[in-house]
Amino acid sequence: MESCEHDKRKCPSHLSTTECTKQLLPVKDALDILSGKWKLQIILSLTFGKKRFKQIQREIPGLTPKMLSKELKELEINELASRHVYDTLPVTVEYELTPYGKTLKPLIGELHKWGTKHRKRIIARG
Amino acid sequence: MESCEHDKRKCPSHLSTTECTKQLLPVKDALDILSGKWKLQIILSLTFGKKRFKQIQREIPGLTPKMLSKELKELEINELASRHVYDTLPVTVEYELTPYGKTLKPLIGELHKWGTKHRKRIIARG
DNA sequence: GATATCGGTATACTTTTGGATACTACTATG
DNA sequence: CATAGTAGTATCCAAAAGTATACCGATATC
Repeated sequence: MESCEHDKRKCPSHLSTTECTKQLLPVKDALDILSGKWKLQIILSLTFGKKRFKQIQREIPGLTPKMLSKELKELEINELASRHVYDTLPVTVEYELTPYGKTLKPLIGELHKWGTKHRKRIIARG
Repeated sequence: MESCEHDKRKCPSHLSTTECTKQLLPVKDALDILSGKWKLQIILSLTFGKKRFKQIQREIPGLTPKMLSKELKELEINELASRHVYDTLPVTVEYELTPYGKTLKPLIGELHKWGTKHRKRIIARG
């Protein structure tokens, strides 16, 4: 009962295990630099335009300076955001999305779209 | 609260802080149930069709049964996936996306698309 | 003179995540 | 009889993520 039958049940979409794993690789790579509680929120904030450190922190409730600092460094390392220091007093530091970071806009757009529907759903249910 | 000048610098895209925060809410809600290392990978795996526990584990390298079990429970709680037990020997358990879970497909699609480009980029750079 | 703002850092802590290994009861295969 | 696969759970531990709070030197504001 379980031999040929069985294999079909294991991967009903006619993809083999290794093919499925291969499909997962790009998603894993993306998640490696995007996952976590704050990164995509910060990126969304920056899609509205360049922002200063405290301004980002003010916009994202619960985000501590320590986490923001850490996340911004990682975004810089991955070339998604850039940091600009201006010689004012007190010093002005602005962050903005790099052109590469801007390629995330469609993804962020989908996330926002799905999130909006999901939010309605969970609010409706309490 | 503060001067006009100041407000412009703080939010260059003419969105106020509270407006930015409001835009962030749906994204935060989405991330609450999707963020983490495994959840979106599991969902992607299930977009190919219903899968059994061990099959999912086999497809996602590094995923331990403990984590998979935990993540699947959370997906169930959030009504993104469903669990079906069949009375075979040994027992057969299948997981599949709920209709609500399937609404994530466009998002997963964008993630896969961006991830594919990103993967090329990081492989090219070593 | 006290307070607030700027862009962070320092320290200490808790929670979550992840990892390794072993184990269950049962069956099918070799 | 030994091994492997089924769907997980149990235990212990390490590492990462996140939280809370305080602090810095500067300047601008009340």
